[in-house]
Amino acid sequence: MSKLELNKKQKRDSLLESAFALFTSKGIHKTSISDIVEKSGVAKGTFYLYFKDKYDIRNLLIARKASQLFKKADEELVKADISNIFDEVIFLVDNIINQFCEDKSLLAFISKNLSWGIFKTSIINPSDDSDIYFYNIYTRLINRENVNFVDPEIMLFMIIELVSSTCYSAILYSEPVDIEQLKPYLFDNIKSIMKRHLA
Amino acid sequence: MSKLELNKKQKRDSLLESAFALFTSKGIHKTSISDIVEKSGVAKGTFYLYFKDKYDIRNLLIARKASQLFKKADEELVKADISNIFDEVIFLVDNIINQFCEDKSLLAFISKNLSWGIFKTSIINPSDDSDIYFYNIYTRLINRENVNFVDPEIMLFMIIELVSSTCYSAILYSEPVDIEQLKPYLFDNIKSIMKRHLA
Amino acid sequence: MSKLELNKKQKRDSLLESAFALFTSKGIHKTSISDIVEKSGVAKGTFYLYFKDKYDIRNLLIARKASQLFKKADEELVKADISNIFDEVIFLVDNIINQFCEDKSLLAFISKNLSWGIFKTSIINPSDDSDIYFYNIYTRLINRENVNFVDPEIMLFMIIELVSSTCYSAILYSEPVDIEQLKPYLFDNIKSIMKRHLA
Amino acid sequence: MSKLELNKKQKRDSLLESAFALFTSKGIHKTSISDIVEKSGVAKGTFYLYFKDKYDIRNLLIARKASQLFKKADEELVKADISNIFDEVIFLVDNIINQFCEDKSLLAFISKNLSWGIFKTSIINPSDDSDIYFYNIYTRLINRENVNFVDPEIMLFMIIELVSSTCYSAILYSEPVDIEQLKPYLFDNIKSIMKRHLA
DNA sequence: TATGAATGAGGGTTCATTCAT
DNA sequence: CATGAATGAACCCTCATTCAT
Repeated sequence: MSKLELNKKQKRDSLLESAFALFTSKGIHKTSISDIVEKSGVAKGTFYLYFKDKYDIRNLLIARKASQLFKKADEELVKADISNIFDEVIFLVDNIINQFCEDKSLLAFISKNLSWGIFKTSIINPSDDSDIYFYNIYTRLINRENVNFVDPEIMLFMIIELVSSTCYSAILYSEPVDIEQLKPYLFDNIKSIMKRHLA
Repeated sequence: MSKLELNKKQKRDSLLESAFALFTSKGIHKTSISDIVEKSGVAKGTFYLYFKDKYDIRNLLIARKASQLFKKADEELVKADISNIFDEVIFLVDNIINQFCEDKSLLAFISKNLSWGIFKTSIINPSDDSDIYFYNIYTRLINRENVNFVDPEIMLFMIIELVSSTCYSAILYSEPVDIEQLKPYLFDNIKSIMKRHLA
Repeated sequence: MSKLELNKKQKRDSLLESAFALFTSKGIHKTSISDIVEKSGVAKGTFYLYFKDKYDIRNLLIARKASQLFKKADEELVKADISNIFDEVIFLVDNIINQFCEDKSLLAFISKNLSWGIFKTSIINPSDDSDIYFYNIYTRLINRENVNFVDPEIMLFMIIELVSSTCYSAILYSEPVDIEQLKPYLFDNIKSIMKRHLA
Repeated sequence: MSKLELNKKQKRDSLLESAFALFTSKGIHKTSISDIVEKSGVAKGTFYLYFKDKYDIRNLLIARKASQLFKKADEELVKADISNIFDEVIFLVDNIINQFCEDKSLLAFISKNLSWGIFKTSIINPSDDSDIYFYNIYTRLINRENVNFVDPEIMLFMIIELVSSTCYSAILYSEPVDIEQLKPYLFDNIKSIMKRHLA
C-alpha cells in the first residue's frame, strides 16, 4: 500500500472512529457531520470524499462493531474447551452479553440499529473484509458432523432477536429485572429454541 | 361536554391522527411540526397548546395505538371460546400479528418505539384513561385460579420482546422467512417460554 | 368606591406587582405578558383591559417605585433633625443608596429605566396620584427662606444623574470600588455641585 | 493578507456596519439577525460564522465605536497646544460631546450600552487590537510628572458617568436644558471632581 | 367585564451540501 | 485530494394580539 493509500485509509478510519464515539455518546440524530469532521480534524468537504452521508457511516459502523463483538466472543470460545453445541451457543451469548455490560453505549448503538439483514448479508455474501466475521461462526456451528438443525437460519434469527431485544431493556434499564436475574430464563429459552430445531 | 370542550378535543384528536399518518408514512424524524399542523389545518402555535413537542405526541400515540391493538385482540378472544391459557396467549399473539400484517406501517411505528417501559407503566400504574387497556388483559391472565406462573412479568417480557422483534423482520421484509412460515416456530417458542415459567 | 371598582383596582394592582416581580427577577425583555397574567391569575385578555402593552406597565412601575423610594427617604429625613440643606440632600441620597443596597433588583430596574423626564413630569405637572411624591420634596428644598440656588433644576439633574449612574456600577458590581468606598467621594462631589449653584 | 482573508474581513466589517446602522436607527431589540444579514447582503448562516449572537456583535460595536470616539478626540488634543491637565480633560470631554451632537444616534447607542466594565477591561487588559484606544489616553493622563491624583480610577469613573448620563438627556431631549447651557456647569463640576482627587 | 383558545408572523439557530481555491 | 467559507432552506418555538363566548 502506497503512502498515499495509507494516508487515505487513516483519514477514513479516523472519521469512522470519531463518528462512533459521537453516535454512542450523544446519539445519531444529535450528531452532525460538523461534529464528526471536527473530532477527526479534517475539513468538512473531506467527509463527502469518503462517505455519502451520516447513515452511510452508521451502517458501516454497525457491521464493523458487531463483527468485532462476535470475533472476540469466538476467540474466547476457542480457548474454552467446550464440545457440546448447546453449551457453545450459550457461551457465545453469555460472552457477548458481558461485553455489552462493559460497554453499554455500544449496546445502545448496536441494538437500535442491528437488523437481521446485516447478518443475512454476512451469511449470503461473505465479505473478504476482515471486519465481517460472523459468517465464520455461523457456518462452523451448523456444519457439525453429528448435529443437524432444521431451518438453522430461523433458529439463529430467533435467538439473536430474543437476546438482543431482551438484553437492551435488562442491561440498560434493569427492566423488568437486571441482566443477571434474566440470564437463567434467557439461557433456558435459547436451549428450548435449539431443541425445537433439532432434526 | 360544552361545545368549546368538544372543539378542543377534536383539535387534539386531529393533531394526533395527522401526526400518526405522517409518522407512519415518512417517519418521525422526517416529520416536522409544520407538517403535522398543515395536515390538521390548524396554526403552528396551536400545536403547542396541546403537546410539548414531537416526542410528546409520539409517546401518546404509541400508548394509544398499542392499546387499541390489545383491545381489539382481547375482544376477539372473548368471542372465541378458549379455555386453555396457553391457547389464549397464542390466540392473542396471532390476532395481533394479523393486525400488523394488515397495517404494516402500524407495525413499523409500534415496533420501533414500543418499549417494555410502556407496558410496565400500564401494569404498575393502571390509568383510568380508556386508552390504556393492556393492564386488564395482563391481570386476567395471571390471576387464574388453576394456573400459577413463576415470575409472570419476566415471562411476559420475554414473549413480547420475542414476538415484536421477530415479527418486525418477518412481516416487513419476509426475512429470514415470511410470517406464516415463522408462526409455527414462534408459537412453539412461546409455549416453551410459558412452560418454563409454570410453578 | 363600589365593590366592583375595588375589584378592578385589585386586578390592576395585582398585574402591576406581578409585572414588577418578573421585571426585576428576569428582566423586562424576557418577561412576557403570558408570564404576567399567569402570576396574577387572570386571563390573558384581561391584561389589555388595563394596560396597552408591556412598556405601558413598565412606565407606571418606574414612577411608582421611584416615588416610594423618595417617600421613604423623606419620612426618615423628617425624623432626623437636620437643619442644613446640604446635609439634608446628603441624607436623602444616603438613604436612597441604602435602600438600593437592600434591594439590588430594584436598583437594576430603576437605574436602567429612570430618566430625568420622569422627574420633570412630576415637577411640572404634579399628579394628585399619591404615587408621585417627588414634587413635594423638590419644592420644599428649593423654596427655603435663607438659601437660594441658581438653576436649581440643573443642580438637581446633575445630582440625580451622578448618583444613579455611579451607584449602579458600585452597588451591583463593586466597580470601580464598592459603594461604601465610593460614598465619601460621591458626597463631596454632591456638595461641590450644590456650592457651585449657590446664588 | 490573502484574497480569501480579505474577503472574510470585508464580510465581517459589512455585518458590523449593517448592525450598527440598524441598532442606532431602530434599536437593538427591534433589530433582528434577519435584518442585519439582509442589509449586508449575505446569507443568514453567514452571520453565525462571525458572531455568536446579536449581543456579541453589540459588544464588539460598543468597544469599537467608543474607541474611535476617544481616538478622534485625542488626535485633536495633540494638535491643540494645551499644557494644563485640567484643561486637557475638559478639552477631551468637550470634543466628545461635540462628536455626540453631530451623531446623536451614536450617543444613544453608546450611552445605553457603555458600562464602566468596558473601560475597566481596556485599562486592566490593554488589547493590542487597534480598536481599543482608551488605555493610551488614560495612562498618559495619570502618569504626569508634576501631578498626582488620589484614586485616579474613581475620579475617571465619576467623570465618565457624570458626562455620559447628563449628556444623554441634554443632547437628545434638551432636558433640563440644552447641551450648550449645560456645559458651564458640567465643566465646573468636572474640575471640582479633579480637584477633590488631587494629592 | 372577563375569558383563554387560536392565531401566524417572526424570532433565533442549525446543518447538509456545494464549490472556488 | 483537500479545504472550509458560504449558503439558505428548514427547523422549533414564542408571543402579542384578537375575538367568540
